[in-house]
Amino acid sequence: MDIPSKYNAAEVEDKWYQYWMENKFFHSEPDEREPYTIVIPPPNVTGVLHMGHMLNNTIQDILTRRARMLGKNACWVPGTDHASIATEARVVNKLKNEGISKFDLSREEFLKHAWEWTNKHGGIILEQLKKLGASCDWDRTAFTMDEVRSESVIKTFVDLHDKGLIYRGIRMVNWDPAAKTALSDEEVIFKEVQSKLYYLKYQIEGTENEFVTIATTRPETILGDTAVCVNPNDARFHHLRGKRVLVPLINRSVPIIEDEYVDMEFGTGCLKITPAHDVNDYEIGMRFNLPSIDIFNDDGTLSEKAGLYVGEDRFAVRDKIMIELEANGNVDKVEDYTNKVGFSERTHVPIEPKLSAQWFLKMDTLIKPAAENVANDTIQFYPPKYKNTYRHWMDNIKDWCISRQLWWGHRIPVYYLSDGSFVVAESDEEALSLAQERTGNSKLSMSDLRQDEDVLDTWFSSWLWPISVFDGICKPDNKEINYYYPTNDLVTGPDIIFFWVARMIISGYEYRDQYPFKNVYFTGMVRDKQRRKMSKSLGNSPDPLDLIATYGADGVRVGMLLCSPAGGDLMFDEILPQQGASFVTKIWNSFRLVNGWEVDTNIPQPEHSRIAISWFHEKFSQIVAQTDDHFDKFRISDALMSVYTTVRDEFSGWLLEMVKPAYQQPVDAKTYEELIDIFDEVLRFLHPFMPFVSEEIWQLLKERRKGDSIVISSWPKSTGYDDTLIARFEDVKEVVAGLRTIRTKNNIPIKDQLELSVMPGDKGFAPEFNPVLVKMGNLSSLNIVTEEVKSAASFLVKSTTYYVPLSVTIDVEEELIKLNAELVYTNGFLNSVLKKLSNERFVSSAPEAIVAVERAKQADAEAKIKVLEEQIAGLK
RNA sequence: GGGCGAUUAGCUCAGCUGGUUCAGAGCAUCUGGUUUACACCCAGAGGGUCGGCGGUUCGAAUCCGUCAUCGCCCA
Repeated sequence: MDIPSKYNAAEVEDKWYQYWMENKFFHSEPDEREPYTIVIPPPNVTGVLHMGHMLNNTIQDILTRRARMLGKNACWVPGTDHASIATEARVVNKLKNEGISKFDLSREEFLKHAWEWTNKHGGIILEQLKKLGASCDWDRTAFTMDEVRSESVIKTFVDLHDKGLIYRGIRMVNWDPAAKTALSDEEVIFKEVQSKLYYLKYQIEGTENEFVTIATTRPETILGDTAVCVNPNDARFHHLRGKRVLVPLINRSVPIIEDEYVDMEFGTGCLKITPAHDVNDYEIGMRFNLPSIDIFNDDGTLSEKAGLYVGEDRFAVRDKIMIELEANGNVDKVEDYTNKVGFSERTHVPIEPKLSAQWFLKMDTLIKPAAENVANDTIQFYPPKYKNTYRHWMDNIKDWCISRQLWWGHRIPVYYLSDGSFVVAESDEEALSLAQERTGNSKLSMSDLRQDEDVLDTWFSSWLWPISVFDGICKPDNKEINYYYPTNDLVTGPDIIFFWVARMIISGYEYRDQYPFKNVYFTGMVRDKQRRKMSKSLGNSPDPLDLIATYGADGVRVGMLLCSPAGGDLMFDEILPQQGASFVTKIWNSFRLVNGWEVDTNIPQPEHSRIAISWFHEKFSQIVAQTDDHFDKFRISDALMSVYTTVRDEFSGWLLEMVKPAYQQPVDAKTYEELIDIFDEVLRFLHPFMPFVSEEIWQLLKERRKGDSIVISSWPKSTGYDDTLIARFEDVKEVVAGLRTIRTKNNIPIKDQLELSVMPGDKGFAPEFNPVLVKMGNLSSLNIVTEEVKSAASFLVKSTTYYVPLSVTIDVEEELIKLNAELVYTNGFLNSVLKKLSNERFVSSAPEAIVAVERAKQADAEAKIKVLEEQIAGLK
């Protein structure tokens, strides 16, 4: 068969992906087989593929492809989420560039733009995943805002509300002044910032010149102060009990209160209290019944209530107010200070703690089964350390703020009546009839109802994902949800353990009374060589599609995984996909070698080939068993490593070299056929990791039926293996290595034949492999001797001595040095063993097997010492 | 400040229930090799008091304590 000498990844990959799609190999329908299900962590609908996705989806694809080859009905469900804040921000930005303000548009008009944007940019990422080789069931592609998913979300909201778990409350929330929405605690990122600690003097009411000094990082918030607080144990302030102070500039009189919350050591020990703009102050405010003065507008500018700087930005005001305070004599000092400030995960602006009315989901009882079933390992985390993180979150659970002041998302199905009361319903019609019922007023019309303007947190739709992709919320007893749920594995990053993983587990138990997935595999973060996160602003992230174009999808997949332990970060470097691509070439060349052989049906199978093939069967069976074990433990990179070394070393390096016919000689038919079968098996072993090159060669290897594919072939099965045989062959490899060393040292070309004499010891000689040894060592003869061979280069394998007679004189000095060094080492080793064995307590308390091993070590060492001593004596 | 985790070769990491799979892998480095599938390759080599100190044990990279350094999460 004529095949190109260079493998063309791009061409091959496009060809086979198309073939797989045409033949619907990735599509799954419920049947009698065992299901294997993965749901994709839905990427943002308008996002593009980044390195994290590459790693994550490569792992999912490997798991899915292997499961499919194990005969399971594999179903990997793809999809995207609507990413409320991120998408809305991008649409707002786009409109802004066109000179349109979101606030000039109606909700409907805005949503039209948002859908346009989504339809235009949405799903690009899914197309990119195809380039990677992802074997998703594309017919099932879901979107968190499509019909089924939206219905599921609304239904869930109504259900939870009816169960009394959703409530409206005024709370201090994390306000994002750029997006003008509340955020959940999980969406706030705390960062250390260099700021200042301002010491401000508040005049004591009724005095001329008496002040207390407070320390604050946010002088602009003094306009909202409603108290000054000290620790009741702080004697420095006892004289101020019952007094009041005047807030600078506005001269508001506020009380001095005492609360143990105040840290006496920090600042001046005197704290200003701004209940509307600080969580802790808010709590103190509640205790002391203080008024809350909200001095900020939703966009972070100062409100009418501030009295000063109305309409100006909070940070501009910080500078301005300091100048004024200085002029007014209220500034004691300013110090440099490092503190942690919360930033919006999406818009990156500092969060403003703000009191507002939001919808909350009560979590305390809801989480119980979710907490228990991770604690008791019903659901397993890989690596398991994340169990602790999870438990800690569960133990400190707070109610979930699920409303967002946005338009892009699922609109909250709450309908207010004119009297301020509300009904919750899945549709306008239902809401109306409910409202009519409630009020007893059958004349009530839709125009009397006003639906809540806000939408739900995106995670409030993705937490249903494993259920809603099978329509299990709306149709809880449908065939698909019953078949595919619970799913098997979830592959995701630890950064969304609370956002998503925990909440899916919660909803799984609430709505299916069952876990959503059995295993959670947490991937690490992809970083650059210098351990920096990959980010757009640093520009240190390669474009995944460029990488695929350069190294091929197989190469990139292998490169990503070679060095990616579960949960451990991956330091990405372009040498990784390069190594992957080289590996692809290696396999390709192995195929070219075999493919190029001429087959002669008339020659018998040489003994060395027969032995080599039977050895490989054992070895391969062992490696498959080890690899299966790696998979069971989710050690995906270890699994890949065993595939990698097997193909490179055992298959290409040993097996092919052993059965390879002499130059321009044909191969016997038996060997060829057996080898093709082995190659077939090796390719199937490779396929989950490198789907494309394995398919290409698999198709070229044999005549295949139309519509056949390695995708639907079977994963190699370990059928047990002979440890002893494998170990004895390892000795043979060592002998071959010894011969190679002799050749190198003595400049003997490979094509020159060697004579080999063997003086067998107890171990280190496996005569059944002699034909292999003859071939691999290129020996002209192999004889067994009982005495040392003079003027020969020699080496030891265990207690067997191998001699290669040489015409050139060997360097006696050097040989003696080498032998003596080995003798010293072996004697030392023997001593340590003897020391152990002479220790009565060891012999009596260690398990018998361990003692036996030590005795075997002793015997081996003694045998080796004997041989060494003989050799040394012979040389002298 | 609270919690979790890590520290093993130059780098990235394995190392399970304490003992022959115990000091390992891949990469990197060094040496040698190219007419006979593959230099995107092959054959070899070097490199580590397993973070420090104590303890338990016949025996510790492994278990316990403690200190140091780093990372992550939460406040």
